[in-house]
Amino acid sequence: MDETVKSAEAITQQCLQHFDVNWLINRAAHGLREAMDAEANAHGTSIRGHIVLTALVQNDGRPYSQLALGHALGVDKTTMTALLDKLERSGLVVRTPDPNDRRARIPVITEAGRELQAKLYDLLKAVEARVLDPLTPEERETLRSLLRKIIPMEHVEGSCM
Amino acid sequence: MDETVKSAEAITQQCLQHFDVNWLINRAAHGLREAMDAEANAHGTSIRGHIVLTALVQNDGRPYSQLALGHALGVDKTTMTALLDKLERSGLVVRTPDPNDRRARIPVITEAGRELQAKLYDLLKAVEARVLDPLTPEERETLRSLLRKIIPMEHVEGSCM
DNA sequence: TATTGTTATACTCTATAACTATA
DNA sequence: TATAGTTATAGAGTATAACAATA
Repeated sequence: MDETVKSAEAITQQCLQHFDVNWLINRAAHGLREAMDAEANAHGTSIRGHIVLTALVQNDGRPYSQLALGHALGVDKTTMTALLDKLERSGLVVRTPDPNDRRARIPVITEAGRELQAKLYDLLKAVEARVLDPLTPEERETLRSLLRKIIPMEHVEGSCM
Repeated sequence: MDETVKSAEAITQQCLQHFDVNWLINRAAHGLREAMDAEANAHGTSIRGHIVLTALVQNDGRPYSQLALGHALGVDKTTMTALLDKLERSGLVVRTPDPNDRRARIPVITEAGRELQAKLYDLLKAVEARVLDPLTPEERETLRSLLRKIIPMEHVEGSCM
């Protein structure tokens, strides 16, 4: 039991007391996000990659240009380019030319991408369930409800990444 | 009402439904952190700067070396160097030599640092209160309690930044 | 002229390794 | 030989500006 360790705990306690909601919520958010990202990394992609794949799956019938997809997910077009570069290198997505506009390219999910999305979807749900395991179903619903109340409404249409 | 905007909302809804806790908690965490950081930025520092100042104020009697301070706050020594560089440039902290170890330096908060810490402490509490305004006092306590339950315990002694 | 997508550039954060001066 | 602190460097993430092809 050296002094430094005791003080480290003391400072953590202070963080916890003084700005506790900020500290707690960022800790919890970081923990959940890291756990899910680790699962995605283990399968060769990331949470952000999975979000893009999910958007492509769910909008299968209506093809998105890169710009529209970026706008829908709330990210810059240069960020979208970087995300799609990775997904394309992994063979999860291919960029196809837009027949109506030769400037534009339509990202299309591949069969491999579709399979990974489905598998990862279940795995990420399981990670979320594991992290939330200490809460009862009622408590989880309460948490969701409380969080919704404090999310600034003007941002809800913005980024989901 | 163009198609793209409708789809953006649809995708946000999907994020909200499918991984809602991850999405909600990271949204809420980001919102709170950004609001507090904006306040700190407006006064020439950051949340992380304020945390360092707060640690220095609260451990006034027991001087920390940079390494011990970094350990206590859960950050790397190189990160600590960068944080202290900014605080020292702003005149909020001075590095003094450790009389017992000429390799070590003791960061000491200045009078200006002390004043800023106190002012910012109140301002950040006000920001937190403003963000949490939609919640009743009971709901805030419930939120704290639920968040504590899902924070991985092995990390609680770690970083508070 | 304006727009899609890419590239180049820059800025922040973060972490590792190399270095110095002590111990 | 090990440790405190700095610096150099490199990697991710993010944003702006310049550019090529097309509208």
